[in-house]
Amino acid sequence: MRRIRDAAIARFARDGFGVGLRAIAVDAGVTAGLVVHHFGSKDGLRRACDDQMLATVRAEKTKALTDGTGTMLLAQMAMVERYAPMVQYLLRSMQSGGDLAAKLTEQMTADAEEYLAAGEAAGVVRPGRDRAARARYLSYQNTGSMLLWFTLHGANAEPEEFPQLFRQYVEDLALPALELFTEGLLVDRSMLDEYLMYVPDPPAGDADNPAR
Amino acid sequence: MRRIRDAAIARFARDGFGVGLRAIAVDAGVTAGLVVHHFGSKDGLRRACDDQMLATVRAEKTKALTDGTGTMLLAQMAMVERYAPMVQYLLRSMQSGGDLAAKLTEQMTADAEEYLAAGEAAGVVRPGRDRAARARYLSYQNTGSMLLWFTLHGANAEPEEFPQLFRQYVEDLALPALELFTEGLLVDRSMLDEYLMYVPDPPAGDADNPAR
DNA sequence: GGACGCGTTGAACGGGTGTTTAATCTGTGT
DNA sequence: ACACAGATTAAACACCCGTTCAACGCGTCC
Repeated sequence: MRRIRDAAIARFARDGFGVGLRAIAVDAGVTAGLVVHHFGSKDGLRRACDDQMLATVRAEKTKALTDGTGTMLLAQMAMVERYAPMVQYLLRSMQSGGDLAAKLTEQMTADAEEYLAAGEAAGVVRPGRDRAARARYLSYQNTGSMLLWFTLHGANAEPEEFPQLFRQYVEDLALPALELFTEGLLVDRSMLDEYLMYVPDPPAGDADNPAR
Repeated sequence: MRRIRDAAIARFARDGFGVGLRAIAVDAGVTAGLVVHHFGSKDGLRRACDDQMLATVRAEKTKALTDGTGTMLLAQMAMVERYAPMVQYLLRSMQSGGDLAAKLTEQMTADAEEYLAAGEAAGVVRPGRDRAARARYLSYQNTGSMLLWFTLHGANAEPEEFPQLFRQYVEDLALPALELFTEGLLVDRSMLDEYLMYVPDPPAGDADNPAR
């Protein structure tokens, strides 16, 4: 049963969730009928895989540094070749957009907000006008960028070259990201000030949209 | 023939590229056989749709302002309800990652670089150390963020509520983005300087990786 | 020792897919 | 009026899908 689930994770990661039950069954050395007998349906199997991945991520997160956007966490995990299939699975999940993807981005946003708060308290992060919005922005930008990269260049990659590709991705982005974070992009504040003139200060009392 | 192609674009946009030929045929008021007779295969139909979208985008781009990341262009197009299905189609394309998606991101990156150069020349954009890398970073971040948002919250939306959702997305991101662009995120330069100490200056003579 | 339960199989089912084929309809030129 | 070409259709084909079902092997317990 665990072997079936692990084979499913590997297959889903490699070929996406459209892959057939029989292919998974062959990988696990069993029959398609047995798979659905154990997991009820293909969706049940997917749910079991999702649960396992969520548990793994949660466990691994406590062991590793994270910048709240998930990039560092996933990057570190992808470096360790053992975890590469899991990272691929997570990106496939983002690609198809199910419950797991929603939970992950939600959690990344929450983590980002936490890290922003810690950074502000430590005096290394410049406080913003709406921390929640900023956290959402950062996690969406970073996760989405990773997702797009994966869809365009990583989805068809062989599992053994995946860590190398991921490393390249992170390295390519390091300089522009650091530059933007420390120096900004614009020379003067006119655009921001104009925006602030026309829009009421953002965190205006309404603190109700947990996950849009 | 044009009616078939337009129906296919609408269906693809609404339900993704996994939708059956027969559904498209019914929408167009014809038979599945006729579709493949005209376009050779489902893939041929998809290619015809992609070509049409690429032409439309190229045509529309000359008429509208763009920030080089595509966000503004797509946002404006989504506002005009007439174009909402096209925007959905483009996002579906990004989601599945074919030739069109690659071409679009490539073009967005090129546009971004152009706009960065213009901004630097006009004195509103702070020059960076590697303009190409910066352009790639910005276009991937913005496009990817949009893609993730669409996958999580917009893919199942009804076409008539899509423009409103898109508007909300853009508004939610405006403040954190402007803040980051004008003020940066970090208080001091230590992180950037440390990075620059360990990595040779990036545009070190090698100007050969057109689209990674 | 027989009955039960569980893991497991292979074949079948029903449905959906893209594509093919033969026939029909329709219009147009000669 | 006839023939030819293109549009169009309905049916069939071959395949893959997820799921169901009846049977079998095998250990355990009473």
